[in-house]
Amino acid sequence: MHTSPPFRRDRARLPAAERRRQILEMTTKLIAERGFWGLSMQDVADGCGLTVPGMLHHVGSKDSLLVAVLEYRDEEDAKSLAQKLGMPVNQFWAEEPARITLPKVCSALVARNAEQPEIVRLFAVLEAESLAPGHPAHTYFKARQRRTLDQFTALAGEVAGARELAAQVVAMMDGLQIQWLREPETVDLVSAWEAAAARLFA
Amino acid sequence: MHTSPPFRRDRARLPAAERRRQILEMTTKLIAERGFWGLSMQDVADGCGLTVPGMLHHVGSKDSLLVAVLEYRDEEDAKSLAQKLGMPVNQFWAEEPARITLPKVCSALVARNAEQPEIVRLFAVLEAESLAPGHPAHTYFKARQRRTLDQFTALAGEVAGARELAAQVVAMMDGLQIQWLREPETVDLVSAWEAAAARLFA
DNA sequence: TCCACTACCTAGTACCTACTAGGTGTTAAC
DNA sequence: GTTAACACCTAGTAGGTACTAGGTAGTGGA
Repeated sequence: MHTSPPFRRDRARLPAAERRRQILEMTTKLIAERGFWGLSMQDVADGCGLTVPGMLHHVGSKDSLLVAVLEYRDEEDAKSLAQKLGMPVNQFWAEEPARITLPKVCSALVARNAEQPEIVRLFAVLEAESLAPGHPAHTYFKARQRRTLDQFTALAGEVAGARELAAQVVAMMDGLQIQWLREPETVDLVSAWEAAAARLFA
Repeated sequence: MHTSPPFRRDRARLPAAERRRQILEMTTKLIAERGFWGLSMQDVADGCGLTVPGMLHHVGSKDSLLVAVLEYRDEEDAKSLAQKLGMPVNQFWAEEPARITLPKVCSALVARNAEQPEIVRLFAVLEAESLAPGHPAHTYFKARQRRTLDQFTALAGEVAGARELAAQVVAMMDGLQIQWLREPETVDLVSAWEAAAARLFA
């Protein structure tokens, strides 16, 4: 008997770019829930209405999928941040001092993050997971931390202890985000940050 | 010809308490590397020189193993902290105001944490992973965050904005710990904290 | 010395894991 | 209309997952 439907004609056949984007969005959501170690290709494929090999056709492997997600997020975030600050991408880090200040960048960043808890969670989970040397995003996050600290230090200006301040600012943002994600009804990220900024930049 | 050695006589046969302790230590280490979702009972068993069922005999299931690890760590840490502050366990949170201050408790906590990067990483990873509602430690960490905030708020004294300060202190500690774990050679946790404390408690 | 207890075992279940090989049918350029 | 590229498929591999049922041998007390 075994009436096997050999092909599913009802499936939407998307152009590669679009399908890839869908896969990246889906993966973002799933990693935010389960981390990279808990991510299953099956779940990603199901979420996109594909089979696993059908999806692997677009991303190659689990590791390269992770890298793709991180790059994709960085691009999106850079775009959004540049727009929020009203300047072209990849220019505001290199501005002459005081044209744009650390507090302003932080406010823009926090405002952006407050809009996308899913993505903040993705980074929170991966940031912790990737502390282990064997993690596929280990070097990515190490580089990212360095870059962020450098950029923030530059923005802090010529003050003594600029790097120290930068580190504290980064730490505070990360920490408050965790508290916010754990109790979104109780904690308001933006106002929690404003209060913290007032103390940090006093 | 299938010469099955029916039993391994060379294995150390440990008393339950001791074996359980060994399992908890091993699990701590593995979760710190891979998270709970990435933890495999096989690896835990291997690390203890047991078979998987042999180990399940002591802990029941994966979920209950996680709970056991968290409870075990909390106990150990409470003991150590009490000792560092020179008072019996579970008393310093209930002290009359000003007998013991928030900065002092923080310094003791940071000093303790600086000694055990593995455990700090365990908590960092689980703290992020457990943000997802389905995670077996989700409610545990929610309760823990509340408890910590309450305790810190009480320690902060009668100041206006005590809770705000408490939240910022917790956030800063968490954030600095991540930076430290990512670059242990570059970042010194204790001095990074002292610098941050100077600004926070100014 | 016997016996209950206990620490740990083997064997097996039912299922999930990422990934590959080698297709099939659809689409778009020529 | 033909053909090449493309999106996606089925089937299979080799291995891992947590967990259970039902044992066996070492151990401490009577």
